[in-house]
Amino acid sequence: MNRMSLRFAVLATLLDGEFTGYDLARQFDASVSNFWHALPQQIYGELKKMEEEGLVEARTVIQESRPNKRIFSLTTLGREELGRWITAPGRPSSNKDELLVRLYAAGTAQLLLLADLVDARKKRRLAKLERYQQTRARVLAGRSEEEYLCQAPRIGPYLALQRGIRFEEDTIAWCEWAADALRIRAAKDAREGALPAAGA
Amino acid sequence: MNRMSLRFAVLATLLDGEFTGYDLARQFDASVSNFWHALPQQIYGELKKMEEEGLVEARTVIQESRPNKRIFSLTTLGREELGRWITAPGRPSSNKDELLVRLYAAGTAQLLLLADLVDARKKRRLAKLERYQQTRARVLAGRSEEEYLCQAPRIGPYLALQRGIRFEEDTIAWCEWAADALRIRAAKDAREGALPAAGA
DNA sequence: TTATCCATGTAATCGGTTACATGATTGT
DNA sequence: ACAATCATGTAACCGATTACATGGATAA
Repeated sequence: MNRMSLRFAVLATLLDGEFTGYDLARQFDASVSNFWHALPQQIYGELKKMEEEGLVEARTVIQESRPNKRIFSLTTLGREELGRWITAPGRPSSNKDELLVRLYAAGTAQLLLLADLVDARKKRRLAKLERYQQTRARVLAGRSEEEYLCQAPRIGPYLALQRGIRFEEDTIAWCEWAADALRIRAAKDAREGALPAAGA
Repeated sequence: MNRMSLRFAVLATLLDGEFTGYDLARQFDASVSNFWHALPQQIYGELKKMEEEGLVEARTVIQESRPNKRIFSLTTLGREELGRWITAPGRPSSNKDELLVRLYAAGTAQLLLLADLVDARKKRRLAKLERYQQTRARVLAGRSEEEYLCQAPRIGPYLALQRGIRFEEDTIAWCEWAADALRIRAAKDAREGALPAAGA
């Protein structure tokens, strides 16, 4: 059949507890933003489908000063479906990165602006890295990594988090290197005259 | 307006020369696979639209023992459009990684199978890394990185390539670490009995 | 007073994948 | 004999984003 990976990202998140559609979208940002993302609209739709298929179930919580909630949790069927998917064959994922397209196509005139875009990415990645490191400290709770990997009931979330941390670190290092290279080259081009064929 | 990034990935690739739709899809695999990918069908469609809008133009080459080709190249308008887009504001790209979802959701019973999936990723990444390193050696052509960054008419492709190399290296290192962790933990769980609550 | 948060959804559209179709040529 | 390569497309579908809609509660 098809991909439908959002479905399994939702089921995986529901391993950690009960959530409303609204909360799931925010939970994605908190714990799973490393490798998945979805808007509430999409999640509501997927939850509806999965409820019809019996993979999740909802209990309604009536609130006074707030809109009512529907809190979803996994059913046994949902757990089984997730378990089967985990080890099912999957095809390579393709990276798409708009900034690298821009970089690839950039000419002399745009080097400094590109350096700024690279800086902006670095800032965003730094913020993410800090959040991941806080999460790491929280889940380790004083234990060493080795201890944690022996004791924790599920080590997957930690392994995935570590992937995110490494990725952000590496991205930040590349950003610094690339921004430098862009500025050095832009300075050199400026020194030697704006027009390519107008040498001294 | 909209994203339409495929459009700009195509225009960026056409900076390097003329291509048929078929060749563009393969060129994506060769030089741009680091940060973009598309199937021929999609490229044909995009080329058609861009031709109508005057961003690219085609000359037809009649062949005997092969189907005829339409070879596309950039127009001045296409170059301008690309130039404008390069420094236009763009929003953060979201990573989606199915393998990490699987990992996140994995229970004790699946650890060894997950380790195999991680190994499989490592193999694929190693193959990509080797291809990128060959490309790197080819574009450097004996020069040092520093020399190249001063001399090359466009440094963007090298900066983007370097991002790919770092990414693959880092991914491979993580794969090795994660596969180890999975196998160590799986061995420990096996030693202490398959049933969680069946301790000695 | 304006904006943001909670909480839910519908509708339109777009971007990407899969399936289907053609047909000669070259390699295993 | 069979598969892959070259070369082009169409049609159906699915997944994801954007826009729109509601409406009270709290924070700036």
